[in-house]
Amino acid sequence: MTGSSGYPPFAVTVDLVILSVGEEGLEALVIERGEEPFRGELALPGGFVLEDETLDAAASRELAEETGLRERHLEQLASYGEPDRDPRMRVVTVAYLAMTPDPPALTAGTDAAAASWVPVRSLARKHLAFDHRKILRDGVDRARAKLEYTTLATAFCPREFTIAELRQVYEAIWGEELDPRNFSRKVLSTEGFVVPTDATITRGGGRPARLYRAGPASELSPPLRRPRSFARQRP
Amino acid sequence: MTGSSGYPPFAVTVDLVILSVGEEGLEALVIERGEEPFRGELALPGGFVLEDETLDAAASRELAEETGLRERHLEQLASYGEPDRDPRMRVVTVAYLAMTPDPPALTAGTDAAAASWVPVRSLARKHLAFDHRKILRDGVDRARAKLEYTTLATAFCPREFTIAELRQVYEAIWGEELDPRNFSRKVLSTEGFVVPTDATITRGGGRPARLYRAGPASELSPPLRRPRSFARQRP
DNA sequence: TAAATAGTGTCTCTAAGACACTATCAT
DNA sequence: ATGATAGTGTCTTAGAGACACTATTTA
Repeated sequence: MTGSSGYPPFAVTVDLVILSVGEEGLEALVIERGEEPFRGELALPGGFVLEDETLDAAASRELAEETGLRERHLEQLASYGEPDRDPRMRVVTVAYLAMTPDPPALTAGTDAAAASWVPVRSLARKHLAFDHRKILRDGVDRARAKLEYTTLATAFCPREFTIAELRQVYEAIWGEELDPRNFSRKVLSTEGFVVPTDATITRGGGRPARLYRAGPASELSPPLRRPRSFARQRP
Repeated sequence: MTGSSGYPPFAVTVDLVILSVGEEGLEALVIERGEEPFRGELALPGGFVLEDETLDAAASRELAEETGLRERHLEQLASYGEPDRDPRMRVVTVAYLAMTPDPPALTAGTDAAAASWVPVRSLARKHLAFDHRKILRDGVDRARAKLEYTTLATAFCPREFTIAELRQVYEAIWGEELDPRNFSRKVLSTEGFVVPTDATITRGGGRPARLYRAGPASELSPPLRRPRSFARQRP
């Protein structure tokens, strides 16, 4: 125990890594900060946890406030608490990871003067406020890993989607091309991954594709393994 | 922003799920609390994060303080911040997961009047202070999952170990028997999982077993899959 | 010797990867 | 018709599971 009140006081915030798959591949929602510190720089959306609020509730509230998104998937990512990560005071932030179908229109909130979707590829080279670059990278890594052994990819798809669209989610996040035929076979043979509807849709010429919805399964067993791009030794 | 100082003050603690594999299978280190609240109840070891301390450093310090353990593996697990999880004040705890070879002797610290290793099986039915039951369960779930796709199991083994000992780690944590011969083949054929030494050891009759050390690999690819105990339909 | 544990070889089966082939649309 | 996209079938191969068999110790 230290100090008069028995413990050092902290501020606790939540920060959100919100991902979507758009024209430019995997994109993240970032805001341009309207206040010091880091005014004018890009940052992840987030804010203080309120007095009587659960961490999950704070994340959910920030997600709604800053984007007005209908919530598809929101999970805790990790916590970050370097003593100097915020120049104003000692702050521990609990990062959350959210996914949403094709980048929706944004209802910018008070803090988020300029929220926008930015391709993750281009963010990788840019500077972000605080330690948000690392948080973003951790979020993307988590998403990449979870595609392998969960049905998470459906969270990036609208309510009804084709197998090709689901595959494009994998391809955008993994940055690898997948064989459409083998992918289709794998998805359809994994019970509960997707459930077929009666509808089909034509996206622009070619045989119409059947539409599916997300199924009840949450884990993929056996997993859908990401292609390991090794230079295989050929003796 | 709320309040005069602009944000609600929190206490931040770290709590540790410290696992080991002993006589009774998977065991966790718990302390009997010497103070209110929950005096006399079992709890996970932990404590406040200090003014100028990283979260990782706080976890590392608590691990050393409460157990004197040499650190084999320590990773952040998740954060817990229900408003009422501590009756004294608003506390967010960042839980960490640690593994150590066979339950070592304990150097009880100030707070840890009675630290002891308790089989996880028996803890599953007991009450723990705060929300530590959930934290423990999350830690065990994480460990179970990570055995599949990482070399984490070696963190439960002493510096030199036999394949049979490594297998017993898997069996204790998964609660499933594995075929010794297939397990051996899998481990030895996964490059970098273990590296052989020249030494062998006889554990009590039978052919001597070769001793290995943990190898440089950290991920298992392809994974060592946990047997799914499904009641397979036999038509 | 028997019993115990370590370790190898081999067969089978599942599932992934490669890719030919068929199906159904727009033009 | 042609080209594009959707979807099926088939061959090959990697790797998991089952388990016979060999190796080396203690009792």
